[in-house]
Amino acid sequence: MRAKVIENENGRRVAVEVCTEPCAIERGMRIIGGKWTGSILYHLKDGPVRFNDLARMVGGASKKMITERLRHLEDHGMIKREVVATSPVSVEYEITDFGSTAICILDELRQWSEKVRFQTE
Amino acid sequence: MRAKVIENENGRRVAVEVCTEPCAIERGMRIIGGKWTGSILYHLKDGPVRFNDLARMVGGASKKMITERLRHLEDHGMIKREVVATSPVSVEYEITDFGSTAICILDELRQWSEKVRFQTE
DNA sequence: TCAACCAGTTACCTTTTAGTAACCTGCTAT
DNA sequence: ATAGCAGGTTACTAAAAGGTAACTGGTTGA
Repeated sequence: MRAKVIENENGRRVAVEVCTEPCAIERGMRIIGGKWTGSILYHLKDGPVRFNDLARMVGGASKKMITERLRHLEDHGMIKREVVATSPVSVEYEITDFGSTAICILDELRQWSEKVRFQTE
Repeated sequence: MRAKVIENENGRRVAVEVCTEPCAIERGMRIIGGKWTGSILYHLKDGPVRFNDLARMVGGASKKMITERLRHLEDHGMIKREVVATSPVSVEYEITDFGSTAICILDELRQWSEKVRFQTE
């Protein structure tokens, strides 16, 4: 991520220390940047939440989206799914230690967004 | 963003202080979370960069993508475009003060991604 | 018995995204 | 003259995303 462009001995402009295909920021965005992904993860920060409750909390996202994003977050080890033996059975999603390491990023993003909205509306 | 689910007087589960459609995190992601967007913005943090140089620096993104994302960032007031009277003319993209307020988020994301890669590879 | 809740799944369809490759005008150095 | 650079644009295509609505199968309370 310290990419820069210099001229070589032939006077041609070439990039050095270029971003290797998806760079760090791009890779990070592909983990927590998908539609609803960050929002869902953020809603788990204070403790386990059940599937339908999550769907109720994240306005605008369909159950299908919620399911997809939860699987994605699970695949990346950021949350864990646990079936609770209530009846009818309920399913709780809980953030993992690793997942928690992303919360500070999301929290900064949230603060920034709220400030932006305040400035522009 | 303090959404929670409670039971009402009829024993029904309802969400209170629900996320209004795209919540803060979702809105933020739609500004800086698009493919290549964060990466491009981040590459402007140390000073103005010319179009083709940017294309050289951000590996994997086509010129079309670069153009689109630059327009998007410009529309959101995060960068400004300036034509420099060299010959042939060059075009420089420079981060604005507002754009700079997002850099810390991207920098945290970058650090996080690099740590993740270190842990998992 | 009926409706509602649980946690999803499925089918279907439309829209969006993203990539390639060619092309453009104007300029300059060989 | 012709090849290269600058900063893009255009057309075409393939793939992915994302939304709706219906449906599942088991459970439970009225």
